Amino acid sequence: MFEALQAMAEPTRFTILQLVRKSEMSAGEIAGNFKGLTRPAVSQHIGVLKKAGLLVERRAGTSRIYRIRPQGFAGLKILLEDFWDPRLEKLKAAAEKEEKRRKS
Amino acid sequence: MFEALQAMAEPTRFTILQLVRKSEMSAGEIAGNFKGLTRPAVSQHIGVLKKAGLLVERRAGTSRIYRIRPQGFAGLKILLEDFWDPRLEKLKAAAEKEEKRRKS
DNA sequence: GACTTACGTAAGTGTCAACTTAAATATAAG
DNA sequence: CTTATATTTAAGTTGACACTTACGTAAGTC
Repeated sequence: MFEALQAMAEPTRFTILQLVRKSEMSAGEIAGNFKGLTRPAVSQHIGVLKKAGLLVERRAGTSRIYRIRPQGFAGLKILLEDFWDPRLEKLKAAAEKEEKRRKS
Repeated sequence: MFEALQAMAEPTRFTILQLVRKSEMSAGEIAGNFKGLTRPAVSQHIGVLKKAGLLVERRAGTSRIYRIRPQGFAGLKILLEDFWDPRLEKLKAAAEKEEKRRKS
């Protein structure tokens, strides 16, 4: 979970995520978007993202196609919510309590 | 915004954020929670978090007291939601359909 | 089998950031 | 002004990691 946070907090890797977010892409297509960076370098970054659970791989012929793995971001979202405005949290909690009470 | 992401993606700094989240703390109190780490080291981390907009400082006598700055996390939340978009779900579904078709 | 395409992996290197110790700064109190 | 306390800033060291080039691997084509 923290591994995912570390993985995406690197400029090249973050760019990869933004690219793949729009539509799944092959490793070669991803690497094509980076000039001044070799293909192995990009491949290594993809490996980190995959290990962190932010990307999934699928093979098609000699190509490997990657897409976002939304579940990998779910945990991060929860992690961040802990730092959200306490006043909002209280409001939210109160609203949910109210909701429960109303249902019973 | 990305600076904030990088700032919190470091174990010591993330721990600092978790500590201060509960209640504001002085630099000394924060440093007291880390054994095997000098005060200057912690101070430098605090500096990074402050610069990234995740902490705010307030002075009281010789002490400097820090607390979370929720606005600093707001942008990050939005950033993450870009990867948790309903459109992604559609993409995933389409990809799975494609996968099935390819296999048959 | 030989070749090509599309990748990943291995091994080595250079840079940067997380640390250290030492010195500086700010506020308070005698 | 001197001393004490709380903390940052300066300067220098070192290990991790983002790169490179070279090699390995897997699938497709002739």
